[in-house]
Amino acid sequence: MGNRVAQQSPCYCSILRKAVRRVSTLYDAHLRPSGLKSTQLALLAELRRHRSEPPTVNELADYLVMDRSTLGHNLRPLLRRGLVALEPDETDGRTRRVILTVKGAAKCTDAEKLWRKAQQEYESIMGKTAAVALRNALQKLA
Amino acid sequence: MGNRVAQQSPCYCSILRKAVRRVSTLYDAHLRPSGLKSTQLALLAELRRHRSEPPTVNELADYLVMDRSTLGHNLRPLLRRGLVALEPDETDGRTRRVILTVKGAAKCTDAEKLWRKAQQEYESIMGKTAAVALRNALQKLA
DNA sequence: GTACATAACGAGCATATGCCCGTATATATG
DNA sequence: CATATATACGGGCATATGCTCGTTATGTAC
Repeated sequence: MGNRVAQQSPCYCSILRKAVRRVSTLYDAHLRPSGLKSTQLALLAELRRHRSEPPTVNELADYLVMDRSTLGHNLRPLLRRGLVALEPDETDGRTRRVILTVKGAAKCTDAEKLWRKAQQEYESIMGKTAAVALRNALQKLA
Repeated sequence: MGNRVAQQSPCYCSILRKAVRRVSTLYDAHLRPSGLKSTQLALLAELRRHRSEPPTVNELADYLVMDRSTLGHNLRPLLRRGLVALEPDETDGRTRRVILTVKGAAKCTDAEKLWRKAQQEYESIMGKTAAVALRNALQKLA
């Protein structure tokens, strides 16, 4: 039959990157009033999820499937704005623990209202069933 | 039952970003000997796909689901290395067409050998069926 | 033809991402 | 204790990503 429609790239990686560009733009547009990017909100939310025991830089990077140095870079703007803080570990002098400040927690709660709208728009585009199925597939990857 | 395992973030965007970080790292590691990043190979491959009629910056950005200014940035290193070139359009003085140079085409062919190994490793991790299914789902997004 | 709107870029800014290397601290080994 | 090894992290470099604004070139209305 020679289905010529499938002219697109078979590269798994490039498709994934295209998708993330599109979806990030959608989320970032919704989040704009909060002054947070999607990556930053994800970081703050991850910190809140572990607020009972603040993670080290290494641990947080693992949670976020992110390079350690990348996390270091991403923390800097949040440190400047006082949304997170670094405090030295009590026993290990090499280790720093990443803290979600009160201001950061408030910002996180704020931004979540906008995030919810982004989630809804995403679901309305993908369809809820397909959206959840895709998320599950990606979770295995990450 | 209160399945407490699903403690993970329900954010579609953050999962996508985690996945792209992981997969990009895999591909970039394979591509390293070529001196190309995954984004750069995708760009060159897209140009080769349209080599019969070189696209404008705008068109190429659309193909790649990429912001116009982002594409401009990404072109610069490739221009410096002589892998692509910009030539003015014949009729519209504002427009520049992006050309894949001979050197760029050769580099693209070279890098594709490495890319194939990355594809194989990805498939061996995901399983071929799941990999193709995921790719199809993402294609709808992009 | 002049003035206005439109379209295609480029420049500048900020963040995101990851590699490599260096430094500081901790731990194991003798 | 001294040395070697391992770990945690920061700094520097390069690319990736997208927004905003300004510039230039087209096209259109009058």
